[in-house]
Amino acid sequence: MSDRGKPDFPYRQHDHQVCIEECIKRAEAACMDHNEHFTENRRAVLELLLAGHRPLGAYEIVEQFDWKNRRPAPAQIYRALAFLESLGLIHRIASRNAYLACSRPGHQKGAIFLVCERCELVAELEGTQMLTAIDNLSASSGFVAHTHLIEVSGLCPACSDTLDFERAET
Amino acid sequence: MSDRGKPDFPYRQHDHQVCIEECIKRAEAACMDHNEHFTENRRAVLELLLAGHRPLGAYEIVEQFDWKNRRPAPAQIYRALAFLESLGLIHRIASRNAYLACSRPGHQKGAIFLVCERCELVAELEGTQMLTAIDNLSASSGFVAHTHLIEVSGLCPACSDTLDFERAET
DNA sequence: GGCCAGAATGTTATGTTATAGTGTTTGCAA
DNA sequence: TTGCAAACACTATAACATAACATTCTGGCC
Repeated sequence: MSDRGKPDFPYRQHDHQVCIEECIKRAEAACMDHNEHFTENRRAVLELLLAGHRPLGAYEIVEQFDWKNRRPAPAQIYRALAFLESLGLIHRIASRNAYLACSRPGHQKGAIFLVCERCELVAELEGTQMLTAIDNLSASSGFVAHTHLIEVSGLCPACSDTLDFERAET
Repeated sequence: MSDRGKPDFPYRQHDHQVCIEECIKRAEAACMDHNEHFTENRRAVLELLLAGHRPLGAYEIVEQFDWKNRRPAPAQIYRALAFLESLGLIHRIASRNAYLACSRPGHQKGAIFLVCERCELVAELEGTQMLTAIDNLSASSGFVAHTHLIEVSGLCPACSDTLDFERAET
């Protein structure tokens, strides 16, 4: 499979174990900074989200949750999600009603999400410039922007290649 | 109240009755173009959405629906919503799980939504340039973009003024 | 008119996502 | 050790969305 035109899609050639460990460390640090506890529940939810760069619905988390053989109620999960989101450790993917571990710890603001329609992988791009442009556009209408949501649906390089290949076969 | 810095926020000084009529006409034309029927149910749902530039949840529509004293089931409303959306006559506001009549008939692609957190008014801005920029950014990662979602939460000029005023008072 | 086919609607049930409310446990500090 | 606040457990329910199937309506054709 050729790599033409796909110079730097996130997660290619990355060591996911390292990626996970860094995110956990970052989470611990963030909790310290905010004088909050990185409890086992919160850790467990974050770890499930970190398993892949794929957003999970809250009820998927409930199902996969098996810490000490307990199956928590949804409310529990939502609390952990709200907490993690408030610290910028995870993001909500509104177009999917699902949650994603932040893969750019420390740059949680100003992200653009590329959501693959086929494999569900989500890449998080730096989008500060884009957000500034949007803020300017809003401001020119007198609108005071607080939060932004930018999600792009489409095909990631791998899936795009696969589909091209399948089409070529027929 | 001053108008400084709010030169052209959508809906200021617009004749909403005309606005509604144009949208309905546009809807009729769109149905003709696609060989579809602009049935009474579809019309009723669209009219409810057109009542204000404010997104309605599907169940709000159910509650407000009172055509011939009937109260339709949700499925009915969702069918009409899906139909209207397929023709670009309405938009889904993902961050609110709500639906909004398109206020730019004929330019239904490439919109940016400014959602007021206080009064819930939603303005729809032309964002084609922004989308092109986002497509380019995605493409540089090898991602093939299909659909976009850009929503900005904040305060519309009127609410921003009101809050400033309230703060000044205390 | 009478019939047919497809579109649209009516209806019931259920699936999915999210939060409210209340009481209990836990960790920590005075 | 007592008292407080944070986190957790649990129950219920709200809010959003779709599946599945029956019925009715509509327009075209004989």
